[in-house]
Formats: sequence, C-alpha cells, structure tokens
Amino acid sequence: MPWDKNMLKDNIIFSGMMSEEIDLALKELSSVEKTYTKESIILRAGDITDSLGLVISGSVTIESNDAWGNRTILSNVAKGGFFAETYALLENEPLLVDVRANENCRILFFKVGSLKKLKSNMNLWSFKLISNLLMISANKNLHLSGRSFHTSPKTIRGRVMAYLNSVSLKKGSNEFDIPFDRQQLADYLNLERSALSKELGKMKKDGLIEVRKNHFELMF
Amino acid sequence: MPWDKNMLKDNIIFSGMMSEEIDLALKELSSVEKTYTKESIILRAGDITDSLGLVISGSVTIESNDAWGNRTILSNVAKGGFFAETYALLENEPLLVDVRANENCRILFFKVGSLKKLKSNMNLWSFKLISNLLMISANKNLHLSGRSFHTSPKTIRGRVMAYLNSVSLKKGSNEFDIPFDRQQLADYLNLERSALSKELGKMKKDGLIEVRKNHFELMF
DNA sequence: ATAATTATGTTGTTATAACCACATTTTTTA
DNA sequence: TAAAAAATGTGGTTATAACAACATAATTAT
Repeated sequence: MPWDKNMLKDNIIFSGMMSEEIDLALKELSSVEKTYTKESIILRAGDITDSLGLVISGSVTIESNDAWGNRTILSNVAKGGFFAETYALLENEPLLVDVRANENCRILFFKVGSLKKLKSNMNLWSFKLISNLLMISANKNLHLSGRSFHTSPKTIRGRVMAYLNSVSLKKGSNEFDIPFDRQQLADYLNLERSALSKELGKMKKDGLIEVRKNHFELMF
Repeated sequence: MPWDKNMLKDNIIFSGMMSEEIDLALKELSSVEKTYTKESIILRAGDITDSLGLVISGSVTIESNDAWGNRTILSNVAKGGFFAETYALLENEPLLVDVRANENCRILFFKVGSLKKLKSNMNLWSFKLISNLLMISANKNLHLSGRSFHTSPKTIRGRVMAYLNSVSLKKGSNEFDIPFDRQQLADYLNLERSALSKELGKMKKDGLIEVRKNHFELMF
C-alpha cells in the first residue's frame, strides 16, 4: 500500500478501531487512492458520488463557480481532512460544489454509499465507523457555521477580523499562516481581491496586523 | 405523553425502528419536552448542551447576535426539524449561535451526549439511532452549504434571486411562502432591511416577482 | 540569470448598499 | 372599533465596496 497505515490508524475515521477492523473496513469500503495535479478538478458540481475523500497529502478547496466566473470558496481541506462525505452519505444528492486540488495531492476514497449494506449486517467495526462518520459530519458542520460568521460582517475589515480572529483562536497564537492566497481569501470572504488588498494595507497602516504573503500577525 | 407517538415514529430520527426500540431510545435518551413562548431564547451562544432539540410544534430560528446588535440568521427550523445536534454530539463545544422561539413552540430534547454510553454497549436500536443521526447531520450540512450560496452574490438582487430560486426548487412551485418576515430575510441574507424592501420593490416593478407579506411568486 | 508569468498592491471612478428619518400599511390590543 | 404598536415601504445622503487599469513584486520557467 502506498499510504502509511499508521496515518490511517490515527485518523478520526478509524479512531477506536483495531488494526484488523481497519483492514476489514478498508476492504469493505473498497478504498482506492488517486492522485491529482495542482488545479485539477477532483469532483465537479452536479456529480453524484458514493465516496468520501480523505486527503492523504496536499490540500483541496471546496468551491462553487457560477456561470459568470464568480468563485466562492467554502473551505480548504488539509491533509487528514475529509470532503464530499455529505454527498456520499446522502445518495443521489448532486454536488453543489467543485472540489479542486489546491496543490498536487493524493486522495483516498471510501465508498460509504455501501453503508446501506453495512446497516443490514451490523457488526462492531461498522458501528464504530458510523459513529466516527457522525463525528466527522458534526465537525464539518461546525466548520461551515464558522464560515457564516466570517462572511456576515458588512465591511471588508469586519470580515477579515472575524476570520483572522478565529484562525488565531484555533491555532492558539496571534501569529499564523492561512491556507489561502489573496484571491482565495477574497473568494472565501466573498470580496473582490483588490478591495481586500486595499483594506489589508489600511489595517497594516492602522497597526492592527502584520502581513507577509499568507503569514499574519495580529497586533491587537 | 403530551406529544403524538406516531409523529415520532415517522420522524427521521427513529426511521427504521420498531415501536419498542423507540420506547427504549426515548427512555435511554431521557427525552423531555419543554415549551417556549414566542421570542424567548431556547439556547444561548456560549451554552454547553448535551441535548439536541426536535421541534414538535412551532418553529425556531438559529441566529447569531453580536455585541453591536447585528443579527445573522443561519436558518429556520420548522416542525419536525432538529437543532443543536452538532453541539450535542461534540461535547464541550460551546454554541456559536442562539436558538430562539420564532413562535410559541414545543421542543423535545434528546440527551445524545449519552451516546458515549451507547457506544460501549452496542445494540441494534442504538446502531439505527446513530445511523439516523448521521443522516440528520448530513442533511444539516447540505442546508448550511445552501445558505452559503444565498449569501455569496454581491448584490441584493443576486442574493434574493438565489434564495427564492432554491426555495422554489425545493417546493416544486414558483409560488410559495417563506418562513421569514422582512427583517428576518434581511438578517438571513446579511442585508439591511430597508435596502431589501427597496430592492423587492424594484424587482416587482421589473416584473420578476410578486410579493405579499411572506408569500412570493416568481414570474421568470 | 533572464525572461515570462503570476500574484499582489495602488489609484481613481462608479455603482450600490448602508444608513437615517419618516410615511404608510398591517397587526395587535384594549 | 379605536388606539397603539409593529412591520413594511420610500426618499435622500453617505460610506464603502466593486470594478478597471495599471504598477510592482514575487515566483516559475528557460
């Protein structure tokens, strides 16, 4: 196997499971690994999927691109994180978003659409797996609500502050990297790129923040 | 019991469960019903809860109120719907939102924080229950992403269109009621109330919609 | 190392939403 | 049913974000 088994063992999706149970699950979920080059589309809006993706290396963005070229970024999923679990669990729900490789990346897919089958012949490992999926889903929920609060202020500064604050809190430091470049941050906060740049400049001048590339420091 | 058992039987949280299993679950989850008067706060941001709420009658709004009096409405939960499941499942996660009674309502609370206990002594009904909670969580996820697309357009008209379109699709008709009054719709779309009123007026004049109170008709 | 490309920043202009104050309509209460 | 309260609509003004066009910096390719 190309991916590190220990990494999986530590991942939340297999938490509390024995090595043998993980093996069983991997087989039952017909897990397959795929690789993607930077910028390529992993899943497209409208697609139906019965698999959830686990990011083994690299990172992906969950985004929506409308007919007029406007992009909205819902989130960045880093190594160890999941995507499309909602659509995989709710069969026949077409994706509302694109999933794009933010860098070259390796993805491990799990066919959880076959959960139906699992439910029929209940056993300990599938019970644990479903519990873990529930935690993953709940966490994703929290994440999505989080973004709502980052985009709800009416001013650019308000949104930037809301976002940076929450990153700072999560990282437990007022100095940190964000997973977005300027255009991506703008698309995450539903702002226009140059307007964002402008405001970041003002915030620097006002002594609120220090910025260099995607490294931020909060001075308040 | 004050609430109708059959209603529960049909609810997604007990789907696929026998009557006896439901009884067991109800007892094990130490379900209790509470009533709230219109406008009262059911759960407050910062609270810790180990219970999820099922709306038996009436409806609630999930909202965030900041120190400056700005309100953001994340969603309206109608009869048969759930709230706080994310926080109940992820123990010790303080609520990021307030839950407010949108009208007089009756809420049935389920202590799913005790899922930990369930997991230890696995049995069929708890397996079913957890699967159902997973579906509830996934659906909530879809709902939250939905709002992201309603609030991402930069113009008022864009947001109103995005929202009305998705309601129309869901209801399968171009004529429908929405669960919000003007102020609430503004707070859901992150807009200023009077600006929203103004734009709705223009859209009417442009022949795009018909509005009366919270009843809408799409003319395009 | 140089050129080409991409990302970021800057400036000015325009469009638009927020905001405020008040009018009108609708709903609630006495 | 009258009065009071709440919700909705309207007009004018101001603040601010979008937009466009270009400058500069950083990164990547040759």
